[in-house]
Amino acid sequence: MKLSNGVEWALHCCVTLSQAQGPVSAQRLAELHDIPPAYLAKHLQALSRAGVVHSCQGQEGGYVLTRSARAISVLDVVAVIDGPGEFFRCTEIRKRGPLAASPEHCSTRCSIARAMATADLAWREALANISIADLAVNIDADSGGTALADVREWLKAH
Amino acid sequence: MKLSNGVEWALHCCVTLSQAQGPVSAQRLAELHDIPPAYLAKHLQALSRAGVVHSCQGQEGGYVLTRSARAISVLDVVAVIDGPGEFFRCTEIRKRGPLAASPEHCSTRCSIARAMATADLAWREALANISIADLAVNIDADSGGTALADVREWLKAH
DNA sequence: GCCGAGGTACTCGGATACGATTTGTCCGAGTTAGAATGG
DNA sequence: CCATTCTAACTCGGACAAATCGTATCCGAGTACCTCGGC
Repeated sequence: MKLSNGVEWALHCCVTLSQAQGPVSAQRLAELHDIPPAYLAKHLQALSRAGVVHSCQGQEGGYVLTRSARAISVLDVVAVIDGPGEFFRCTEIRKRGPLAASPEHCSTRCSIARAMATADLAWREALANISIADLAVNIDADSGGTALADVREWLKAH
Repeated sequence: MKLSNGVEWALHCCVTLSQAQGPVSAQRLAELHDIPPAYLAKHLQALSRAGVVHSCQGQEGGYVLTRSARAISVLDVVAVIDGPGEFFRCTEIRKRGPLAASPEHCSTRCSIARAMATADLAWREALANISIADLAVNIDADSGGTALADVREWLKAH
């Protein structure tokens, strides 16, 4: 099991958008990160459908965050790109085979599914506690406080 | 992103093996759960390579847990079937593009990778805290205290 | 009756096809900015 | 000089292939049990 590669791209793009003043096109975002423009566009469309970003058409169009970077969690982005479903899909094999559980005992989810769901929840909570704004702050700190300013400058220059 | 279907099978099989006295063949395990025998064998082989179960060849051969069910965590099994790697694979796109980060600022992992790693750890800790023995107890409780005894009886009868 | 050799049936193990999901790409519909034109 | 119209370029959006990974299957290598023969 592995996360889609687009998750990384989408998170970086959201951080970039949080530093932009106006719309930024998929073309620019792809150029800035040196990634396939068409495929990135596909993921941005998904973010648009989910209401994380808003798309502006036209000559000076592009994408804009629909709300503050502090109000967008990493989980929001991951859930859009990777799908909202849980990792584990219970196929209810306890109901199959010669020792199939009787339906009356299947009112609750099987204990294996419960265990996996618990872990799933822990993962989601960890991601929900981190916002795009947090990521931006950390990226800036790692770079010595120049990264975000460089991005803002680059966006204006282009 | 989704977990391999074999994870569910492997966990059920480990619970079953925890109730067995001697070796149980892949054929029997597949029959008991009504799943493809050959494909299940593939996963059991992986568990054998990882040292979770021990394989016994010969006419009365099969698989046996290498240690107590209480000493085998759900994470052990999941890591074998699904691979030990983390969900998120950082491709270091911060080093690409016109605003590539200078190598001196890349001594630490990128903040996005750190955020994802934190969530990954939370997930793994949750799974590490649950043992195969715990699953067995819960399954038995769900069934009203008959499931494990039925499994033991079925294993002896065949 | 006991021991040993041989055969047999069962097991695991890796190498081999198939299908689905993810990845990657393309072109068309729609919209906005700017230029050209007329008043 | 200003309003209007038109063109044109740029944008997003969904529809269309290729590659990779998960799924499923098969047959060969090896081993323990059972049978059979000899002592």
